[in-house]
Amino acid sequence: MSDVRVRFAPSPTGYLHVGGVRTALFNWLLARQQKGTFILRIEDTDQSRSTEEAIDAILEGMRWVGLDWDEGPFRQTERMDLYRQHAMTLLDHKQAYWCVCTAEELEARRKEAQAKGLSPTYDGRCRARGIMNPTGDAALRFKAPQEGQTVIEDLIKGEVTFDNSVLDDLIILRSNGYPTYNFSVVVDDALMGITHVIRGDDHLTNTPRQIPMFRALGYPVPRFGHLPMIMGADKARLSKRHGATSILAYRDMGYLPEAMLNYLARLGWSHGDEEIFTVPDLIKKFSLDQVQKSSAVFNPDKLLWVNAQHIQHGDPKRVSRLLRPFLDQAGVGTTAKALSDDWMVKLVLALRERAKTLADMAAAAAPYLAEEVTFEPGAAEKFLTPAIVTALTKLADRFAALSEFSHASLEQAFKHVLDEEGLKMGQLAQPVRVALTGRTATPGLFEVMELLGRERTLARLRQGIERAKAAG
RNA sequence: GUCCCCAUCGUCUAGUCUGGCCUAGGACGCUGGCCUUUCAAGCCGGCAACACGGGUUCAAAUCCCGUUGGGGACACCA
Repeated sequence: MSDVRVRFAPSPTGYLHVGGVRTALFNWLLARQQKGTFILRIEDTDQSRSTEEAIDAILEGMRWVGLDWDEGPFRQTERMDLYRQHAMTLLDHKQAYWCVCTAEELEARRKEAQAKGLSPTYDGRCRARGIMNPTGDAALRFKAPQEGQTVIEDLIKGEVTFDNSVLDDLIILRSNGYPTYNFSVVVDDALMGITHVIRGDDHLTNTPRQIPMFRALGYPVPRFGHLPMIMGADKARLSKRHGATSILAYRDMGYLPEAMLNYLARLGWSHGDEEIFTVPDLIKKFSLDQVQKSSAVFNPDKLLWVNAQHIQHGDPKRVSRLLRPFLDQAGVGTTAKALSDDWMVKLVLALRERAKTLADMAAAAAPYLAEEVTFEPGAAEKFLTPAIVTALTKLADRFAALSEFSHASLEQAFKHVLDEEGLKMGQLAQPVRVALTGRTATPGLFEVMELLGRERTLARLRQGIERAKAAG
């Protein structure tokens, strides 16, 4: 185990979204590659916005994509004493002070400043008051440095310099006794021994506010790396407006977790011209050096393609296992339960080239699971006609006489009928396909027959013949 | 408004640090064809980009400055 310690620290104010997963992924990848420690911390200090449901959704999402954590999940609301203790230390050392300005006053001043075109920062009016024992509601503010510069050696962006004059005195303890974000992160990152803070670049301007707090508290300052944001097609920050943003929605649509991770990794990171990575690949090849500095647009089309690649090249056993719940959803689950793993693997092998999601695959699987054939509109009318009855009948008879119902023997029998009837493959294949599946687009015919088995193949063929006769 | 970040095909990106091998490569999508029992998959081809303007240099997508554009931050949210 190396000394690399990283964390993912979401706030439970909503579901786990795609951007959050990518941040978690990059941290996790770093930890797994360096044999370090990945910590999950729930930042729930906003009483009014945090919910238990959101925490559950975050944990469920993390588990679904397979980003397992080594420590935690910690909840900041269970660590209140720590923040208060540290806040008091700062107060004792005169690095923090009580502020009795009310939220309403501050809001009013902010608006006024903004209207005048000034910076909407706190003017520091309580700084010099030296209030020791506030009577009413009071918040604790951190004395930010006002001179000099804070320089960040960002792992991704490079050197970033801020003039400390842009800093104001941040509230670290609310009047309700809860710490604010910028303070609780510092205390936790310090106490948890975080070595690398890898987070979204929306936090870049928080960094010069946090560094002085580490110093004031006497803790070492971790390394920082700020990841570019993920945008929607309109270049605006990814949000509900851009469709599915909850990671679990992708699970429900039939995406593979490894495909999701593959796609997300490629959003902002690259390894030469490679596109498809397994999770172990990512762990081996990931590097902060190859992370992009600029934001990336989330492209659902490419995600779909990546998913198709993983369905197509992934372990068919695994795919079939993931497919089962989708068969349930498609209403053919009861049949599926009774099916052997071997048969399921055959099914996946037959369908995987034409399925981009597990939901697609489940829909394509229906003809092999349902009792009755459901004809797609127009298919029977077009292909099951009197003209094909003779050939179809001969085929059924030959199939019935087969000692072995296998791909090779079926194909041989099929060719015989073709010869006898003077037909081309396509002329007979489509009617058979429709008779067997009700559809005009399916896997190869002989795979279909193997999947169906002798009984169902013959039964459906004969039903098809009757239907073709009746069409006359 | 102030501060910070960013800038290669529509999108994701290689190339930028360590200028020349770049008449800018790959991928998604779109598109033409091949293969073919359907549909896919696969294979071959096409369209398509260094934001702009100044420098520096024998030479700039690559270095510097500016402009423009995009994004982020400026809460008793995280």
